[in-house]
Amino acid sequence: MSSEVRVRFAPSPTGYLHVGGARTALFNYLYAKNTGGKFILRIEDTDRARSTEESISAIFRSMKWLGLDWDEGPEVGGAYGPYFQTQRLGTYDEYAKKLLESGHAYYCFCSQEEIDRERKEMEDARASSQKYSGKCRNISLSEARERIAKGEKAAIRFKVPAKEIKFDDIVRGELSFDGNLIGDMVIVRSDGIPTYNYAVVIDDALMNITHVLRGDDHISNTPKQIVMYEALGFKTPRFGHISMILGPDGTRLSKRHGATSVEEYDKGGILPEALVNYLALLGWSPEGDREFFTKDELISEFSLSRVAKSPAVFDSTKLKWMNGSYIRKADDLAVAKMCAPYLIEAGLLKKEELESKLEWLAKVMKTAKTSFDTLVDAPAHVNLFFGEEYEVKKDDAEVAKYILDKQLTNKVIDFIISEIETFPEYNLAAVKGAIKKAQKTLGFSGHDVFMPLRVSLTGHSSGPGVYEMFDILGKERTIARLRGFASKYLS
RNA sequence: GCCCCCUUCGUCUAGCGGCCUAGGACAUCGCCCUUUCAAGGCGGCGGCGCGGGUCCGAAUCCCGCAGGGGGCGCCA
Repeated sequence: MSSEVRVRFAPSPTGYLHVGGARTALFNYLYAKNTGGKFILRIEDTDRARSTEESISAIFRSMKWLGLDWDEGPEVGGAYGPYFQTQRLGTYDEYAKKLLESGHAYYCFCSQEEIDRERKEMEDARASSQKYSGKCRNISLSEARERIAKGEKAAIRFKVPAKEIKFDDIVRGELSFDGNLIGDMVIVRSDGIPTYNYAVVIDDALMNITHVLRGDDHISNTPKQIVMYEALGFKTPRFGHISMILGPDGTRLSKRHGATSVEEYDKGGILPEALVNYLALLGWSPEGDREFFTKDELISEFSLSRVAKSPAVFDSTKLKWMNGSYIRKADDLAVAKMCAPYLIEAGLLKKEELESKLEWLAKVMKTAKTSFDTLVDAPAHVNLFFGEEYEVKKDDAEVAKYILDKQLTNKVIDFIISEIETFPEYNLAAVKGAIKKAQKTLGFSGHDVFMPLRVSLTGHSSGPGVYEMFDILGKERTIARLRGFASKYLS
């Protein structure tokens, strides 16, 4: 028996991978890798009505995108499979039988309607606890079997012992619950499908899971699970409950707060490295003030003792900032490559010409990458480098306002153009020189001329440096654009 | 209604009895750099939920209260 750490992430495929789930998966992953243990993926698909194939593949996709590769689980296999709960039904039956025979569980013949009515009554009566009454507890196993043989439907309930249930939570310390307040829970539905609380115990035990790290919405499930481990004679794992991720209004993060799925962040131009880095810092903190970590650094720095107890609000502004920082730090060619799909989609670039233009694109990114934080924003910030002619990308009242404000006229543009042409060589100095002279003679600064130009070209008052744009564009195209601009707005 | 968890700047957090006049980051504001815009550099604003204890000494320990969150399913 080795002391190897074995942790798992066990999503139910009823939707996409949520950032909250992603963080739970990440913490499990980091802990496993930090300790040299195994990270296991298991799919909890016992809710047949809501589980879908599409969700399963979306979860796999997101996990891989984030770089959270699992050591055991679907696709990769392992010694403790299968890793889909619906493929383990026989095992659950087997242990349910044991529980029934050892008297830890019993058949329950209450109908859904009866239970609903009971619950309603307890609510009305303001009962201290709204647990199941235990009505079927005393039906003997043999009697129950007879009734089932006659065609009656029955669920199986676990008999929760009336005692104090304690455990030492890795992140919260000693926690205790009163078994008297926990109703006997259904472990196998009348259709034979096990419920979550039961299936997890069987799977975690049989898969030799040593540490269960999950969201703190599971805290109150833990005592229920512990009594089952005990009844079954399994060794209980250590539990660690990570706090929730909240929306800006302080309630549990959900769709109405905006993007919550990992996939949406991928589509929104967030880099997986940035998301992982950001998520790691949500509820965990390293020693010292450092904030940027590669995955390997996270692995070596990670420690459960530095996981926070309190919930955290998901701050998409900080995520974006961090993402922008990753973009700025990446080398120009890498940025060109990661932006390429977005540029193609925006129609700025053709797929076929990417290869030949990559180097040029890197040059564009050198100047442009400081102005956008997400990849989807890239096209809007570099569109002014594309196309031969002057082309208004966004007709904006702002442009006219700038022109009016500065009393910009054709004369100024003509002056600048002729200055550029008189320079023996076209380069950045030529453009700067022309502007300088325009300011001296006509009183127009770079800001006066370039702000309306920039806005007309990009629709933004912020963006890549216009001087640098001219540098990349070359003389002919620079002049063409200045002329185009003048004829559109200054005639 | 009952049970459980949580509580440091607007947000993420450091802090584990004296190093705290509470540190860092995002956001925000100002300045610098730049004859543009970003980025970058520097600086400002801003916080220990409240009330009792314990102690020479409390953000740190204990007890109440308040607020927030989660759970009480034949959902996971």
